[in-house]
Amino acid sequence: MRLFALTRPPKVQGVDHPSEPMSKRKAVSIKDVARESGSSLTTVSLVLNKRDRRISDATRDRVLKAVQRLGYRPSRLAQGLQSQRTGFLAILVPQLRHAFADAYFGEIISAIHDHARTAGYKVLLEVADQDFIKSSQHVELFDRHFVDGILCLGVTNRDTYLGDFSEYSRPVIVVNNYLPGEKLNFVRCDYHEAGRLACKYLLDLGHKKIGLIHGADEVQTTHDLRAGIEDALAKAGLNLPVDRLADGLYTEEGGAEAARTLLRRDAAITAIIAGNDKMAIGAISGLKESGLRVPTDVSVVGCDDMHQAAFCDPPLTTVHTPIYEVGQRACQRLLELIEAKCDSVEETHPVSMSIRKSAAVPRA
Amino acid sequence: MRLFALTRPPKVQGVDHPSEPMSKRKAVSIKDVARESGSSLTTVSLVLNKRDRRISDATRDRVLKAVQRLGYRPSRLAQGLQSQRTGFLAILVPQLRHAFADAYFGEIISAIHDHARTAGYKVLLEVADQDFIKSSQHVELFDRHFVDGILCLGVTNRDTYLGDFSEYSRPVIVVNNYLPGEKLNFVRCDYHEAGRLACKYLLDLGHKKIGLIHGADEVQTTHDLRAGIEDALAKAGLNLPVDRLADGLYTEEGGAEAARTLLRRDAAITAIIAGNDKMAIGAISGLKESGLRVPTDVSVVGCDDMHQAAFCDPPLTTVHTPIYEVGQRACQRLLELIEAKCDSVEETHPVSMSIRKSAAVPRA
DNA sequence: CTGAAAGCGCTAACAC
DNA sequence: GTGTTAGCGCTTTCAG
Repeated sequence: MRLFALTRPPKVQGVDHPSEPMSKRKAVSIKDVARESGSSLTTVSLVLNKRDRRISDATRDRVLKAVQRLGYRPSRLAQGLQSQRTGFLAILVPQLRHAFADAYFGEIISAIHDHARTAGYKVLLEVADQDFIKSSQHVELFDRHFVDGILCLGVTNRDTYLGDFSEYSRPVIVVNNYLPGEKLNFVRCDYHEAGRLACKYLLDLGHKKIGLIHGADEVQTTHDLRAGIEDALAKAGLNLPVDRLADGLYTEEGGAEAARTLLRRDAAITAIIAGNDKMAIGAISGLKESGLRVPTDVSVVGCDDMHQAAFCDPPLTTVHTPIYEVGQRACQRLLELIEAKCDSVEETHPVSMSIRKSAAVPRA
Repeated sequence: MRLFALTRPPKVQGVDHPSEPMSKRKAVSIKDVARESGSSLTTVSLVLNKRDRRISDATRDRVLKAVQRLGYRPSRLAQGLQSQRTGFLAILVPQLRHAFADAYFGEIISAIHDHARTAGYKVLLEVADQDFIKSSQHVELFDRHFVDGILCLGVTNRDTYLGDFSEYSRPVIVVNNYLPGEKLNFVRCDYHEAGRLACKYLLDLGHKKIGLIHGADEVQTTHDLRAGIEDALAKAGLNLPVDRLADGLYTEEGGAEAARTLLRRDAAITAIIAGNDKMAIGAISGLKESGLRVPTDVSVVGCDDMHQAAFCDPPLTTVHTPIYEVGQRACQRLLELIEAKCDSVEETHPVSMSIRKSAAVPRA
């Protein structure tokens, strides 16, 4: 099967170097363009950077023609050396099983990549694991002129390495999280509001005993979500006792286990909020396995509104957190920091309910 | 909540620039080290690159101390300009919904990243969509000295842009696929053998009517897998009629739909092979929804052996394709190509059966 | 309107 | 053993 010829028509090959491989494109520099167009380096550079309209149309034309003919493209390396800018951004993701195969991180990475590209930046991937930090590779990113700015994903309040960046004049931004009390740039969703909305939705349906499957304690959003839930409960004269809390480990399996734990502790629970959709979906399957119906016996509300949420059974009622937008925006604001268009970023985006079928009025 | 102070203890601040931000680390160059250590640029460079043992121990010591004291790290930009190497690799992934959130690509990307890091290379992410190719950004990767080599994921025989690379002397490698008839470097799994193994396993169990849920036609592995299945069938005096083929679109939903289609066309089918685990898992859920039991009524065999395969219900019997190893190996071989340690790569890795619970003897 | 020349930070011949 | 110097490819004063 050969649908097309990938290789180009062979070029005429010089006979003087018969042992050479097929003529490969050799790097063409600004010098070649200058020679070819019969002008100087300066002129070529000036034309290309549209720096100056002092160049005569005739000259510009000659230069551009030469550029075209030679297929010249300026070396980013050389430009970077000059400008002290690389045009690269780094995305730091935490170490976890297949960090790059996670839907949550994947969506943010896509968002960042998409925005970076439209702005002419390239994106570098780094896993911020122990090794990486210990060998100071995170600060090397700046010191060795690898990147102009860094986006940190999946940040926890254990990530002390973030402090190292404060010595640098290049910007760093935390994506969809923040560290209270620290002056770090961030763009995030409002997880406090997410908790409040989810809880209020369930309260309005008539639920009184609500459990929470939460994420890791060292992640600030875990606390925000819980605080939002407690606020909503308090307003209704209720509270969230510790035996209605279970850690779902951010995974489906963990969510399933946590749901069973919650109902084992207190069979009167009629609704569960999960810190993310993965755990919510896990919870649903865990409840089903225990012979409980969702939402007839127990309502489940997630948080994320990931793609899968609409396709599970029952379709998941969840809090929509605009993470794609947050990712894009984080990238955009980082570029503003890089280009000195602003000097700090603290942005919190609103969330909303995505109402589907997994939550309903409580059983009688 | 403030578990630790991220910001460093404030430095003593000069009073002469009261409006300046806190003293930031300013770039330290090789010159500074030379001055600080009272030696020349060359000496510093020589010491750092361990190029020469001609340097006296005393001098080396002085230089290294200065490096330490100043926290000097060589600029990769300048080094690159000199060496014409950037130390970057690009990963080209196809455009698909959240390319970075796909478990298959995610695993390969992780593998590449992990190997690249141990070898001192950094990894750049690019989505090879229409825009990207049309604006020639793929060739810019080389022309503008962005990267030393490129790894292509999710390649199809429609990807004519691969031909553009043949003009360049920098290496490109196709990961877990290949284009027959083209001389492109590749590292891949043996999908022909995968098909053969899966089919033989089912034949040995006693199945005679076997359906195939396949992936996209423009992907070579689709053809290989099918050919492997047909080989195994032929050896048993059987064949694969077209009505036992259905496209599963590489998704769960597609797999579910395809499974139902196959059984609607021919209710006598007792086993289904799917081109990947996603479709296999979809097929299982599609069959279940149709009231069929897996494997009692219909056996299902996948291909990939992704993490999830062990955790679905029933646990998926599948062909284990060592994609993490393939990713690592592809990166490793690409580096060899870059470093001119070899000049072409064509590697096919063996696969094996991962036997779990989704396939059994056919119903009576 | 255009060109010569300095310099970005580094490496490597080549001299001393 | 160590320093001087040229040059990687580009941008940008500064002359003309």
